[in-house]
Amino acid sequence: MSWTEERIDTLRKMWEGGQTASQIAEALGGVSRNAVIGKAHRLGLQSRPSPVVPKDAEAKAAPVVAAEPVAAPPPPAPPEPESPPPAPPAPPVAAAPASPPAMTQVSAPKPITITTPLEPERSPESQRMVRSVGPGGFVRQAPGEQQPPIAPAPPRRLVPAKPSPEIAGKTSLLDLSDKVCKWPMGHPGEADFHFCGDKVNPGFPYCVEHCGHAYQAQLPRRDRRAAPLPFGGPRMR
DNA sequence: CCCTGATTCGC
DNA sequence: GCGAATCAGG
Repeated sequence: MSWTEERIDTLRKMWEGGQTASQIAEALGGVSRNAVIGKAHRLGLQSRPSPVVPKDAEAKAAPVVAAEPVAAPPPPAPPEPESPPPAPPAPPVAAAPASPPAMTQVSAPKPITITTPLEPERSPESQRMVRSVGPGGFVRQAPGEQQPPIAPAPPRRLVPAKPSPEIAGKTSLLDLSDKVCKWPMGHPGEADFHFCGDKVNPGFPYCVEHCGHAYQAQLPRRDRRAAPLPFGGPRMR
């Protein structure tokens, strides 16, 4: 199988739609999920959160400041005129969640704004506590006070809303499974593009009727009508 | 075990 | 360019 325009288009749409490589491979047919992943990368499609972290998860941003017992640090090299100096470490209170959001894109982390009763129910003690505000506008922590929970990460990605008037009731990409015919109806990118969705001819990705389109034995002309098709389909045209 | 995506590397 | 093999986390 080759990567035709259409197949690439389908791949791209499904990939961006959040379908897994396996699902895409199955929908396309004739390719492995590895092929799909490989192609997706070659197309420059955006990486998805992989279960596998590349190697060392960066880090070593903040802690450098603290420990430097004896050894005098070498004199700072004269900064290159061209390059901006490294950003200073965050002020103590805005205190860095242990791991910076590795995820790129989607939503920039909002700066934490301090609304006094962050959660009314929790810890009535702290409401009474006097907080002083530092020069930078950050709130000083009382001794022993625990760092408030960091804001939960925003939803990672938005899945394009699938239900559209044109597609209502149709078999969309998200409805594909081993059980239903994956024969495409229309073309990817069109508003009403969908899949056949009938019950598959067992062992095939398509229903019996579409197997008739997909698998056409090349036979000698004189035998065209007689020979039974390998998949047991109804008839040919 | 299954799943996932990333990467490598021979073709 | 392609994708199987391999890796590594969930």
